Amino acid sequence: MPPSLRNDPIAEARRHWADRWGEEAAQSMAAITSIVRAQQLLLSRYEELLKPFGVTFARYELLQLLSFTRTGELPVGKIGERLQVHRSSVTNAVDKLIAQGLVTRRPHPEDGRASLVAITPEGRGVAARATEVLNAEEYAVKALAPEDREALTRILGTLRRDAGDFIG
Amino acid sequence: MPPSLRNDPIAEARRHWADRWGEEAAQSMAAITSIVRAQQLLLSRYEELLKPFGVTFARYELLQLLSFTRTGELPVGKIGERLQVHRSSVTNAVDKLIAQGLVTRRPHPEDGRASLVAITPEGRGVAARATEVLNAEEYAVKALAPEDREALTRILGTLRRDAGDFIG
DNA sequence: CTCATTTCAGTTTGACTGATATGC
DNA sequence: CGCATATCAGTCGAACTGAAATGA
Repeated sequence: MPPSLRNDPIAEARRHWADRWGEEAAQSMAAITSIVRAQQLLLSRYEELLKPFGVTFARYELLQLLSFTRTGELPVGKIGERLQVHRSSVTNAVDKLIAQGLVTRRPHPEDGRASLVAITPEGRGVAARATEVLNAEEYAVKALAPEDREALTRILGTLRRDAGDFIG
Repeated sequence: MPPSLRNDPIAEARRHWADRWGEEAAQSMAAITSIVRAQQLLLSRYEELLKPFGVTFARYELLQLLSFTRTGELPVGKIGERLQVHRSSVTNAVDKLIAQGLVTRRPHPEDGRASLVAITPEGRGVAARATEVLNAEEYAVKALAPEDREALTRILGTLRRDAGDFIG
């Protein structure tokens, strides 16, 4: 973790922004840079917590996604769609997870073009223990009031829908 | 942009999460993945908008930071501190901006160890025009109610402070 | 001398594009 | 045949680490 700054840099930048581009633009800018910065902080912390398990956040998300499915397996394309990343990125991540013994790849029984990626018992174990650690962490979001956490999810949900993340 | 999903994947994951780890963990998870996903959407859109200017969002931030200073220049260390990235990442970004003629690097007149990075008139031009484009974009955050934008900034400010981003 | 500042070389990671193989 | 699916090779951007150079 880098050292803390004395004053909130976003509040400071917001003043400059308002001077030059007006209040509305400054308000949007403040919201956006807050999102970018919060994500940066959370992710770097989570990567740190996941290190002992040998997985990155991206790979943890993949494991978690598989563990949520009924059969524990999904084709590559579906994974990419859900995690919103390119197929080839999925292929790449899966290669690494296979090398770790956390998932397997097998041909799709009904569609010869497709591969099914399945989570292994080891993968389930890692996902479960990693989740325990992430949940137990008294960090950032847990310091927020429950109603603030809900507001965050609701407002960002609106943003995501408007950005085309899902239909709702 | 990838195609929209039919249902909100975060709302869906939240149900699985609640089943297995309880409501509080699910609430935190929903908030965190919302932040991660919103940032992903915003950033990819902004990278797209910045492409015609030949800068990435990271380099745009650097230009914007310099343009906000009184003299238009800062030492590398200060830039890293403000943008919360490693010094060597700043060196790298500055190299690219110099190649584009958007900043210059000169020895610090009072401290022989330090370099001052200064924004050029071309850099100011790019920063100003890029900002116009980002502001004009009817996108995501602009679709939020003003009070929601404020709430977002406030709540994420609390999160950032608790995560040690600044002292306040 | 120690400490601070920056650069440089090399690594890691994630995501992309474009080409190719395979099968629907 | 056209279209879909996945892999592979290669590229790019951003960040890091650790070592070296320079100067306070």
